[in-house]
Amino acid sequence: MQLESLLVEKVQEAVHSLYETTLESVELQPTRKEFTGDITVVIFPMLRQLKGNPVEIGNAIGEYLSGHLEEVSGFNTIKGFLNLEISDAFYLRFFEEIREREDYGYKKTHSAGVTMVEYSSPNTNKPLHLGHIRNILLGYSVARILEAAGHKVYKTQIINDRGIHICKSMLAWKRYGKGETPESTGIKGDKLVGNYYVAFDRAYKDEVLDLVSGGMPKEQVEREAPSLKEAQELLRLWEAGDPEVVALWEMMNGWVYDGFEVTYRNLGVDFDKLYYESNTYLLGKDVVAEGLEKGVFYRKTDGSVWIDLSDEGLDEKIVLRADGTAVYMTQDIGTAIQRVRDYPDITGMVYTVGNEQDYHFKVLFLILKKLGYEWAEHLYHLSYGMVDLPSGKMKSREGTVVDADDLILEMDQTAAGISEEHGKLDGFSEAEKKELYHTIGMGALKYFILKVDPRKRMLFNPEESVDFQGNTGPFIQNTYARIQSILRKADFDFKAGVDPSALGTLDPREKQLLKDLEVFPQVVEEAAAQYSPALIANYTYDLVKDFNSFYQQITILGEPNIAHRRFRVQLTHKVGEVVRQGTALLGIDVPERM
RNA sequence: GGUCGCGUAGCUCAGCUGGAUAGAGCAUCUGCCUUCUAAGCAGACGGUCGCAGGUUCGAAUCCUGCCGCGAUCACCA
Repeated sequence: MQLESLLVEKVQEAVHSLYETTLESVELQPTRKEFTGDITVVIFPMLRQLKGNPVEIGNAIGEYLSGHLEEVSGFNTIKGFLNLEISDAFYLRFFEEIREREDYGYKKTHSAGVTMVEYSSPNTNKPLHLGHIRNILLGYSVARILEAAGHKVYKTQIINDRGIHICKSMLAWKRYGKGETPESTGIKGDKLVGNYYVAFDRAYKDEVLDLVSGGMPKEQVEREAPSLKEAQELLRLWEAGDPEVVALWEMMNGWVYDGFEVTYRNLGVDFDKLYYESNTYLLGKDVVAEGLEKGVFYRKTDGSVWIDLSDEGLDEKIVLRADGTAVYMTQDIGTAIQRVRDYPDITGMVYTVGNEQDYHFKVLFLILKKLGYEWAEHLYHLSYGMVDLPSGKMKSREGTVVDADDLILEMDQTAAGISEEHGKLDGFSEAEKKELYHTIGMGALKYFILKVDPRKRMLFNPEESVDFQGNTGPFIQNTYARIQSILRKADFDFKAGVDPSALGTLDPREKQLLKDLEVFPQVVEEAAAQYSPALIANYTYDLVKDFNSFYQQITILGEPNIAHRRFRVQLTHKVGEVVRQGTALLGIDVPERM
């Protein structure tokens, strides 16, 4: 911020003229609300270099600043804190500067780099659940935040469409399906395939029970149950390219994609490029060969290939099996490189994956660095904690997962119920109401999940659903709708400026809002640097809360002074814009009326 | 056992590179709707920031040790 650097410079100047030294650093912070002032200079750290009483030093510097800077209109020193009051003129000038910029806080240029953001990346044997929702919302939001901070962004996911899990569903469909399809049953494709997966699991467990009671050792049974053998045989046939198996696989995966697409659309997210494991699982082997030549990897006597990361405090890790087949790591190495081949402008990537894979990504990134790729310096694992239910962990085997579609529906219904109670939707058609309920329901869900630090495991209570009061998405949406309502009534020309001299002094609440607006670009930058939607969420909430306080206690339309009335309406307008942008960074829509 | 993460009000969560009396919301209580959206506002109540040391003028924040919870340490993905 310009003001900050100016203040630092002037503090140094003051210290130089008063004490004839240069400070190692000058610490500034926003003044707490309980004290008068806007920006605080912390005197304590100076005591190392300047001998004396902190209050006296503070006063001396304050005296100098208010004498030499028109921006500083007053000061007070409490203990070791020099509180500077910044003149209204400065804030008004700042406001004048940003007033007409609708994209204030956003960078348009792609100067910050080109980043591929991966999120969702589901298996194709089960529907999406609450854990995926956290992943999807985080990834999508971070993609938007990065864009706002000046990145060019490609959104992607890698779909795990191959492997034993989908073969299990295929087997169950062959056995019990009787030719059922999503069309014939009316069941969403991903749900249908998920049902067969469950059916397989049930049959498999029954077999295990039978055989164990027949006297076979449990471990052997679990490996050799007929159902499992048969599924493995399907996988073998698939890998061999058996036309019939491949056709079945394609058909069932197609059902799943159609189902996923519905869920993504309901969540309001999308992707620029899809990757499928069936295409990428063989990638990476040639890279391993290259790495072997370079000496990054080494071969063990059994023929398997490894990397030794003990220098980095990690273990050795296998990258290729003795039989030459790829492991998970091989594939991820290959996929990363493939992505840069597809999009040569990429300078970095973000992987949105649960924290149980922290170790995997640590290793992956190290390997890519050792292989010498430039973009490997800008890889980030957006790691997030599990979503817990009041009953404990979500376990798909125990049926305690919260299904994504069910949850979305439930949110919409809750929003509808509460909205009906408030009954302010005169003039809305049924279709408009339905859309609004969805906007509000998703606002509640998205905000609830994104306001929490990604690293932390979080608790989600579906019974209580999500609150609509206080620190919530609908609260923010409602404030935005109220702002629009005010503006509709106000009917001012926003382009017209305001003569500061006609305003008198700013009300403390007006000043607070101006301060909030002032830090918005910094918040966006920081959120991008930390890949943290939570930062944006909490900023937006604070802004909205400050606005509500302002709004409740100040008559905007009835203010007698025309200049002041116009200023307040303009301020309201700007706050509305920034709220809309803040929520947009979270993937949350805001309604004009609600 | 090794490694990583987390532990803040009854509950759910904020707390920026160390700074002033640790903040919101929910829940409980008190006020505020003839006026533009009360899904709101103002206030009360509620904390040994897991425990113990250390660094510092100053620690929820940094360091060490312990306790608790979780993840991970697969030729699974």
